[in-house]
Amino acid sequence: MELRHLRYFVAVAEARHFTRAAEKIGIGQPPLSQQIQALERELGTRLFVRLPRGVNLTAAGEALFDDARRILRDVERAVDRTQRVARGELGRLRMGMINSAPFHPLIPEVIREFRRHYPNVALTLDEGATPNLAASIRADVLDVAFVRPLLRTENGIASKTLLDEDLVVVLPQEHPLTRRKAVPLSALSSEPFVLFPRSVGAGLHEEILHACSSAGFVPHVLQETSQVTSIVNLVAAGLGVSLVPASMQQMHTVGVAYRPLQKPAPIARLCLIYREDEDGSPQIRNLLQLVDLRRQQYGGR
Amino acid sequence: MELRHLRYFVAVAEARHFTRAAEKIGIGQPPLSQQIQALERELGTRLFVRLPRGVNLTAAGEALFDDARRILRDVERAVDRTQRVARGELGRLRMGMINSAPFHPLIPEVIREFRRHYPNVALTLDEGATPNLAASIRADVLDVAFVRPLLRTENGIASKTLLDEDLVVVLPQEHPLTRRKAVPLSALSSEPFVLFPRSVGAGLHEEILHACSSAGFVPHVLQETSQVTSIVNLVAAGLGVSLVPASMQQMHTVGVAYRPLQKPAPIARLCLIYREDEDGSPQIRNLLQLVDLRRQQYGGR
DNA sequence: TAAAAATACTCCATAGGTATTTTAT
DNA sequence: ATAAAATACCTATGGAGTATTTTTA
Repeated sequence: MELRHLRYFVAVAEARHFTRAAEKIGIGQPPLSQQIQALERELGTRLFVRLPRGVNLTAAGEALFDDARRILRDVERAVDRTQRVARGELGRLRMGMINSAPFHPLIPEVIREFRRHYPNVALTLDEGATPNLAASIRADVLDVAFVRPLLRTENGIASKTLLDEDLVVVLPQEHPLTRRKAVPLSALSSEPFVLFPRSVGAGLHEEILHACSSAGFVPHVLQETSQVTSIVNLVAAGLGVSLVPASMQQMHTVGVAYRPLQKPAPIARLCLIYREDEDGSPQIRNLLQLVDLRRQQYGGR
Repeated sequence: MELRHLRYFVAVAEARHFTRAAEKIGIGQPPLSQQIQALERELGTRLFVRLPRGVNLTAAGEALFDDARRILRDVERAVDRTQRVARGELGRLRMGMINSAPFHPLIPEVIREFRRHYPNVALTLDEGATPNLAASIRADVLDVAFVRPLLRTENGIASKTLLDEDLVVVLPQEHPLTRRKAVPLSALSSEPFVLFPRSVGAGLHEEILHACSSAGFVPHVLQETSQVTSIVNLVAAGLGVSLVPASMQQMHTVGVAYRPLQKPAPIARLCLIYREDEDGSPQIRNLLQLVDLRRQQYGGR
């Protein structure tokens, strides 16, 4: 049996007339008769009582009528749903981000826009460190994540660079360097540092170590913590200094001062990662499109 | 779109492999690829991500997968339901009968048999006078009815004679005629009669009047009532005598005696009526078949 | 390099068209 | 007698087969 049979059957059942049903469908009466006969043969029962003026439904036809209409409606609904999902209007997007991401105005703005454009997409948000987020994506627990650059190009994960921002120095409020407009990196050579643990292994950590090494010193790490917000809080408590992305200045913590580094400052790069084989995922495509529209205003590259 | 597309799609989605799916379906891999491509073209979206070893579902494909399987299952269910209805295993049978019908053992027996053979047919029972039952059938309120013969062949109603039974005399217990083995009809010529009102107009009434007239008298109707059970009760109350089908002797009412008439006795005929255009109704066919099997033992004709 | 899907083509089954007959009132 | 469905026959679309090429990990 094919949907054609059900479509023709419903047309005849509605018109109670082969000729008129055939006109409505847009075929001739003989092929319609043949298709109905084929359906009746397959079902092993008459569906219509042929009368001299039109037809009536048999009990079997009456039974099939309801089911056939429901099935045809379901097919239409399935097509529509599939197309909605394809356009990204329906579905889900499991998003992850690093601790510092929401401080850059691009991120909350993009999320707001996405919710506005695709209200029927179930959006979930999770925070984590870059390597954990990458693992979650590989394990199909997350669909996308805003992260710092991955150390090595991970297999099966696509990465798109969103923007670069300067790192700034975070100092305790009463630190003498706060008097400077811009701090040379070398001025921090003997300061105690609050940094990520090496184990977290994010690209940002590498960038900081590399910048210090270029400035001629190895930072003396006194305290480790894996969340940027904690770094700022530990600096506020006077446990050392650190380097954080400029957008962290949005975090107005008592006892902390931010100062730009002298140019050229090391940069923090923000990326969007997702499973490579989901390149065609409409949600990810739509998200990337919104990001592209917005990030120009924030000096993205 | 045709069911073929959904069947093929589900096969590929389950096998995650075109070649293996094609084998399972029993066609070659190239036509399967073509059909899936046609489906993707119609939906305007890819359903599978082609990988070097097999395929994966896209989000759209995932969405369609569930719907497609449900639709195919629904089609199977619809076919099955239709065939069950055609075989008379499913559906309903709205049955009517005259007041006296359940006293003939054939009727309850047939109903029991029908329920046993077709437990999934919703059977409803209604009592009424023959002309009312005929009207209900014409109005499609009832499907079949056990009735006395219709006076004129009503248009659009088919009638099948089930059986003839003798009429017997119903007398008050203390009536002198109860001493007779068999009562000649003429002995009732001066007795007050309890009969159906003329307005009910059933064939049985005509039969009684005709028999009396052959015996040389017009019955003196003292009391009228349209239900046979009421006739018996009125006779028990001493309001007169009457003629009822022999099977009414099943009704053992205190104060009443039944006596056969001398041969040849007038007969009461029982018929089954149904809408002519529902000749093919499986329920009616099945019911007629059961009746035919049973009625031989009761001298049916 | 190898497995698998896509493409190119060929064939034929059958959906659909045209003309006519049969059917039932 | 008439409306309508069935039948007969023809046409051509497209589903499926065979052979081959392309793709990508």
